Amino acid sequence: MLSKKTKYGIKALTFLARQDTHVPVRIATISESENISLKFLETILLSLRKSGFLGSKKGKGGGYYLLKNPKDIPMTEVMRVLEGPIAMVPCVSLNFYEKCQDCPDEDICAVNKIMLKVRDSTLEIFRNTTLADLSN
Amino acid sequence: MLSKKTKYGIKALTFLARQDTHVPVRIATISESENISLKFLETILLSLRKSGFLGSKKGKGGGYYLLKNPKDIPMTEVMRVLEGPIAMVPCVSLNFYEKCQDCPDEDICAVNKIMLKVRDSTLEIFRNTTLADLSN
DNA sequence: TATTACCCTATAGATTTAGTAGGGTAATAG
DNA sequence: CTATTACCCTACTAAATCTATAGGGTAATA
Repeated sequence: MLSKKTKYGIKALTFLARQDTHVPVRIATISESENISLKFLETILLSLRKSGFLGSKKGKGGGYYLLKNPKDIPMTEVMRVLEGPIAMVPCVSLNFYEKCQDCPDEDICAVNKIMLKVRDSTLEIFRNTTLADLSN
Repeated sequence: MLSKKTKYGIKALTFLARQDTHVPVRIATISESENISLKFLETILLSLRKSGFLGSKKGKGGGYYLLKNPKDIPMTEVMRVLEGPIAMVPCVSLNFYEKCQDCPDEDICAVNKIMLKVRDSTLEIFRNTTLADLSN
């Protein structure tokens, strides 16, 4: 299951993608439009800024804005920052790989086998979908 | 992320799929072979029996066994019983559908849009993979 | 009749999730 | 200069979920 953090994060990003670039949008504006708790959204946008997706401006007329063109932001990047691994098990994760404690040989593991397929197909979708695709 | 319950459940099912049908296998045997806590596995196998995948036999020479031919058990069924919804958000789930509280219109929701694609591709893999495919 | 091995309920520690609380600080408008 | 705006940051917490463990009960078999 997708966490609310990721869900809200994607919603906020697409909201920003629909605005003119570099025009700051207040957290409160996004919060109200998308029905997201203001304080929770605050921490989400903060993490998106720290990971390089967003810029921010303080004071009156301030807010958050996208740093890149939406069509240059693939969903793989968004998902990895917000949700973490795309794979359903760590042993098939590209960016968050971890060996299973119980499994002596990944090559003959049934779970590994099928989850690798799932990861590949999911990854292909996220790779070929950008923020621009979602904001239309 | 896949729960350990699902992971262990799949491992146990594939283990049973490799045996001759209707030959009971002790929980302890599976537990030792697959490095799964015996007590935890017990509850998992119990739920698999209750959902119609497994039969069981008590007493000496007893254990669990598959009720159907592995090639007639698609992974969609296994996943839904063990893990629950296949979709990453309830609003795109076929069997566990739920409307989002925050989202006024699913048709224009960015999250809904992309997660629908992910669900479709994941579903296709699970539909076309049976327990027999995993146990080879 | 002793043993085996599944059956069942309850509980509990650890972790993650989904926020909330409460103030701090930089920037801007006037 | 100063009041206001709106982001910045840390810490905390209630609730849910996960991952088991505990402790026996019962049916079947040899």
